[in-house]
Amino acid sequence: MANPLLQTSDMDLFMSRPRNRPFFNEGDPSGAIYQVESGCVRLQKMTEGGRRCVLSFCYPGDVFGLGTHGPEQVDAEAACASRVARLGHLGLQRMLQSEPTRAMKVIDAAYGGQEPGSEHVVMISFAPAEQKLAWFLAGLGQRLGQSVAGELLVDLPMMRADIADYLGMTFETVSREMTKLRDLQIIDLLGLRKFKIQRAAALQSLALRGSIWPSKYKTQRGAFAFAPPRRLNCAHQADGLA
Amino acid sequence: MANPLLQTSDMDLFMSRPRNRPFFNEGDPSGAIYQVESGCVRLQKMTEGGRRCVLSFCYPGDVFGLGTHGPEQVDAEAACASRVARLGHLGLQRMLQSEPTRAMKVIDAAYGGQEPGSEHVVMISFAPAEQKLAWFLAGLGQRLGQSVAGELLVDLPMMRADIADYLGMTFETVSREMTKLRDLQIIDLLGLRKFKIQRAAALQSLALRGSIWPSKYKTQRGAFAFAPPRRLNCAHQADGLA
DNA sequence: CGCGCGGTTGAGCGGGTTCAAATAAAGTGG
DNA sequence: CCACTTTATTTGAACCCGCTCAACCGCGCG
Repeated sequence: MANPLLQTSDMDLFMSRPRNRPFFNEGDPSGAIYQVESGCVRLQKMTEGGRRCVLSFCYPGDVFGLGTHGPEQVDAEAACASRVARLGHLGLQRMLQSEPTRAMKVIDAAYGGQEPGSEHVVMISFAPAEQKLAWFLAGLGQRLGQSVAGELLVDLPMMRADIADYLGMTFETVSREMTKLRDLQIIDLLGLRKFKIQRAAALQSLALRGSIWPSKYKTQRGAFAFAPPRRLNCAHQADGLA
Repeated sequence: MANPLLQTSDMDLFMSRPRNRPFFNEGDPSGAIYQVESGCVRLQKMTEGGRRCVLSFCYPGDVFGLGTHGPEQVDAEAACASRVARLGHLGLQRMLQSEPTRAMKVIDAAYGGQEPGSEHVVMISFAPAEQKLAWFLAGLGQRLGQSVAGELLVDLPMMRADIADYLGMTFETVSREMTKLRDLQIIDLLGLRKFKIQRAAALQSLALRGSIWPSKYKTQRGAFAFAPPRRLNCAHQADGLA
């Protein structure tokens, strides 16, 4: 992390967890903000039926935690051995008074880390498995990849089941799609927790457009019959105060 | 809306739109906060392929808009003829200075309205169609329903395709599942834009647990082998400052 | 009326799931 | 380091839910 939002000196407390152990659980009293120092934190919810849904992964430098009072809304668990720094809400209030601008940025980031992103929702709603995985791996590459001889080397901090629960599919399908991408020589698997992006452009293309959606799909079903004109200037359309 | 967060006197501007017309689009410059006065606003994103993904619906009293600078992240369109009130970011800054507590609540609410909820993500990831729709209709009932003779009468402000794009399914499936719920006498369809919840408990049960997930599913796949102990007090686990 | 649009219903297909088994990797205790 | 256990991953086969495609209904409207 080049320039983390929060400095060591800001923080109240540091916590380490081995894989699959919680930093906090849904329902815990809280109001603190956390920043990942190393590893990977999994924000998740459990369903009534006991299924797990991963809302987001937080990597070094990422901030999570609601930053408001009230109980936590999600579980935060280590996806691999991880360490986070914690800023309690007293410390946050102190920062809000002394450095309101930075404090707002922190709260902004904490919201962003906590809530599921709209990109994520789009992918899990509609994309076929191949595209979901391509999107996920491409994102990992951008976030965590290290350029080595023109290729992108990525450490995979989480297991297949974590990816599956993030993308709304089974770990078997994750596995199958990964080998499929390997067979296409788009990625190369280097052990279980490491991979190499061999053809980033191809991966990105799969992530954005997919290879499966038929072209007719795009026009027939995607485009809505009533396409509203874009760029309306709302000020000109106002109908005055009530 | 019993006690809306924002009063008429707070707002800068009022806007009305017929069905399917935008209040703003992704990429528009902004920084304003909006509150729905009547109708229903659809927050959505379009994919590269032209598919639409509805992130949330905002009903009267709901607040949306990022409340920060930078371009809008989503489209906001009227799901039916709708009217919203707008608070520009100059007005918001004024409120931040004069009533910081209320202003923070407004920003909170705007985030909540804008970002996809974690419940939503859980449902579209894993739930079967029947459960998705039961969850959606039950939520509508709670939010918009009017008690009439022990039953809950609900006006459906959006069309089938909107629901489909919100739940990650096709409108045909939405239609099929609605008639299925009618055949089960859980709901009654009163024209296209109105329905009645006849057996709220049954609907809620479908929404929470579904009727399809087999029970073995819950133990075999849902529960993870390594169940982390809950309610760890993180303060006791701290490993000190670095 | 003819047309467009929203909604319903039916038939058939296929991608992703479930179930099952084999293999690889990672601990664990000696 | 090995033997042994446990966990994680891969792979195969069969099934099924939701999707695609298509026809039809009903309503509103020029």
